[in-house]
Amino acid sequence: MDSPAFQPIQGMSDLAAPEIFLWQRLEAAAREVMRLWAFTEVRTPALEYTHLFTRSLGDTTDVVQKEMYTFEDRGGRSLTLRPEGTAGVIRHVSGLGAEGEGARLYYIGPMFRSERPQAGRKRQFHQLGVEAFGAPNPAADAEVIALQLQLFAAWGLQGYTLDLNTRGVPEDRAAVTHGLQEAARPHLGALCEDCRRRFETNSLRLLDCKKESCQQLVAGLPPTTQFMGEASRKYLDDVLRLLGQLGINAKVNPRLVRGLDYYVHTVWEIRHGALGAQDALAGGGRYQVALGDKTFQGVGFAIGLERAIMAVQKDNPPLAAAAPQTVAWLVALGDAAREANLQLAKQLRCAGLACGMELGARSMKAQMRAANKSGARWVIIRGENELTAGTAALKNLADGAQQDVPLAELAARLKA
RNA sequence: GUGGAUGUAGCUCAGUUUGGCAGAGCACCAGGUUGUGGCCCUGGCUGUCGCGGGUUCAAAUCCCGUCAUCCACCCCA
Repeated sequence: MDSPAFQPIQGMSDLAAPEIFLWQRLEAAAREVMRLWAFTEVRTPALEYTHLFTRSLGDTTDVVQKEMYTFEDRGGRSLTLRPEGTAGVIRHVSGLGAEGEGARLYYIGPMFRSERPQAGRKRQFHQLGVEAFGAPNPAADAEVIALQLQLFAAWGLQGYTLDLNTRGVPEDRAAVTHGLQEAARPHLGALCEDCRRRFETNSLRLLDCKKESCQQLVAGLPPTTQFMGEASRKYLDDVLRLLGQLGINAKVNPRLVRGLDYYVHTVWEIRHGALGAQDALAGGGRYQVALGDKTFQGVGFAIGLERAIMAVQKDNPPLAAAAPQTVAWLVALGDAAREANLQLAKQLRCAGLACGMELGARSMKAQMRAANKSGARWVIIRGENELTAGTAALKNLADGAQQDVPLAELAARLKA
């Protein structure tokens, strides 16, 4: 293989044909859904000042502590390749002033996390995300969740599950932590090593330990909503009620935990069976982020596109297999015909017909083979005879039928 | 960051146990047909055996290191 210097960086890879066709199709379908739901695209820089992420994500989170690509620029300022999209969008909205209130934005682009790669996990990966700004309002949460499910419908996804939970309001947090710790304390000895550490550092994390022994203990703990105020419980109930009116049957998973500090109220996660151990296809939630002297509130989600691609390949194979095709392939015999075909191909392309042709002087057999491989429906053959007559031999590759067609009629015949 | 598996032609992989000429299928190219694809037949091209070092008369094969990929942990999308 190549020497190391010419390999991509670990966990980063090229996206090319044929998978790129599926990427393009998913993105095109998503943009159309976004238009219908009245969200507009924003493209923020991949590189931001480090403190944007430490401040918004919370500097005790794993993402900030262990996974960021951080380095200094020539002026000694600390920069970070964005590990997620929300912080940059909030920074963007913060610059809009009053115009940014109620902004409805989406983004598609690469994110960077320095984790050990595995199935469904790259160091450069891609997310499609949505952010709807505004004060907490269950209708906004329900609308954004409905939008997300609409995207999955547009992609033909079926094999996913939606889990919903609430983080409550920031004022609930101390009570939740305290309540969980008191409830778990009698079982400390039976918990796994990781969970005994989590008990101190991040007790919410006890809830989603993968070990079965821990899960059984956790199942006996009271739901976190029990430690929250009445307003937080009502907010969750309202979101569920509105989702029901939209025909969405969400189930509350009291053990669902989201990793980032900025979440308040509704959080949710979508998992898919085709994804291996990293089965989270998407995550979302309502957030509250203080930037400067202003607090930004909104609700949004992010979909992992590499994982969405895997899921579509499983749930919707026809969409995953489809490739763009040329309409016609031009075959030339002799230099004069080849030059004439270059002009003809330009005319047909300007008329909206996708054409391919061989630019070198290859045998007719080789050109026909290339035509066949291209998947074109038609072959346009021209040699001395056709040049003199002002015609082209038009052959249908499916049934082999062939006839001479005047050049003036060619485009119309190809469109038929 | 931790653990396991794997790296041989463009692709999928044999060959490694027991050191002895670098292999197959697919793909690609050409011919079989002086202007006709697919199917078929014939022929042909393709290699830093991931990289670096060591052992040996001799290394794809054994040893050490390193890089990468895959899978899992952790964590997340």
